Amino acid sequence: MNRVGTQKKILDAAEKLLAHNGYHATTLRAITAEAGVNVAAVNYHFGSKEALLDNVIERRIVPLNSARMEMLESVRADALTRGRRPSVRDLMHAFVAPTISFRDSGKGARNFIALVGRTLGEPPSAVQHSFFRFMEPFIKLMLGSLKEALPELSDDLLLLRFHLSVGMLVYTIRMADESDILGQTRALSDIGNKTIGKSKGGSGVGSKAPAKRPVDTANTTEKLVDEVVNFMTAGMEA
Amino acid sequence: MNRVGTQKKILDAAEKLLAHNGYHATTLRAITAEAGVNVAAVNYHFGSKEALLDNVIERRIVPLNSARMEMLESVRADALTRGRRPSVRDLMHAFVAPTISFRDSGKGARNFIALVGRTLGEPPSAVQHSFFRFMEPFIKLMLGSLKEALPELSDDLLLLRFHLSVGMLVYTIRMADESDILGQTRALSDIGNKTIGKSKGGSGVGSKAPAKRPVDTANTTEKLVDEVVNFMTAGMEA
DNA sequence: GTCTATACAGAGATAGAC
DNA sequence: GTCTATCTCTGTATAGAC
Repeated sequence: MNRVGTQKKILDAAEKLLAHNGYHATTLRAITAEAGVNVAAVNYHFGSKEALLDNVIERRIVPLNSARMEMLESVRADALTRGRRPSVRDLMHAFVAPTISFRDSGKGARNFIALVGRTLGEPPSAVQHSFFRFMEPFIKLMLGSLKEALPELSDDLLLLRFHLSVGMLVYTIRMADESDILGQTRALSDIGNKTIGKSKGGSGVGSKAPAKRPVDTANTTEKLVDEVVNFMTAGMEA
Repeated sequence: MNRVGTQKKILDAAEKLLAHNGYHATTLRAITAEAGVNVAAVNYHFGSKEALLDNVIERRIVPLNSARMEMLESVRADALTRGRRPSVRDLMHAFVAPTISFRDSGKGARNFIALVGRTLGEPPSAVQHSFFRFMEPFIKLMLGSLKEALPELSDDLLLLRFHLSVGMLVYTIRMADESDILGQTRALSDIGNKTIGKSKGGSGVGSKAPAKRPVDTANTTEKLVDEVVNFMTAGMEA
């Protein structure tokens, strides 16, 4: 077996299992069994379980960040040719759209996004460091652009609001998770707003409760992006 | 040792260690050593490590939820006496203020909030279930009130925006964490906006970079609450 | 070089002595 | 109620087969 082949098998298996169960709940033995390799292969090829996680993330985050960076630079270039500064809305869109589009671009990507949503809130925190190391150029350019678009905001306030936006986006992509928090509050809201049902469905049969419908996939990817961008833009400009 | 005394010692030790290291990185042996009891005491008194986590959370979440519920009902009552509906701002304030105030109300509380911020994104997901079970009455009343305040919004959109707000708040309270993500982007922003420094500090000496200042504690608790509420309100009403 | 088999320390859990 | 002994399973390290 050649080197890259084995590594890819391990990475794929790890991405899948880590996304579903989180870091600590996923054992190396489960990963290596799924990949069809020996237990020691992980330590041989990657050095440690944590280094494996790092490699899983790196493999996807690089192209994702390229997409974000491209869109941000495109927004800036477009504004420049019109002799204007990019709008807050366009900037936030360059942040949100590539992320959510990437999430919805395939099963491996969706696994990966779920993994990121989990891992970011979970030790080992070294992952967070490497994660933000990859994002550094984008965040720098983003904050600089936002500062131009919102010159009246103090540095502290701009940074706080940007972080609130990051929190929103992290939470949004976590909606992809099957063990998600959304389903539970959806059930709650269906109970809480029991009077609304009548005006919605129209007359006649088939007015059953659409119980299992997840919040985000109820709309298309584009509509979700638009709604998140709407919220962020309003908050940034508040 | 009497029963409750031992349990309280274990709960205190667990809260402290879990908040700092997360669930899986904290061993029962470390907890029982800190509490000064035997390793088996946890399994005897609580049944399992996960059940211990559940008890740690329950002990704090009940009074916190009472505070939130009280403020929400107070807001609704106040509006009622004036013959009006509660504003979106007042509703979001009843959500945010007790949470952040509680976080800043003492060391144990701060530990707990850091713990919640960690645990919510981390398996075992059973914790999430019990967490939302406690929050259910509040969320139901909150969503109902928001629906009254924003009747033009569809159910889906209202729920999505409320979830984005929850994501923001979760992220906000995680700023309490010493291993937080904010410090890193603060450093980035200090680099990115290097031109601003001049207009800020004034002339002469002492214009060193205020490197270690965390984002949230730069302002008072009240200011942080106000800023988060501002952002949420703008987003909800977008 | 690539991989397997295996040993090892430390984890959570549990049964039973006290 | 408390503690000791012990069980299984984890991540990791290493020796050696191919």
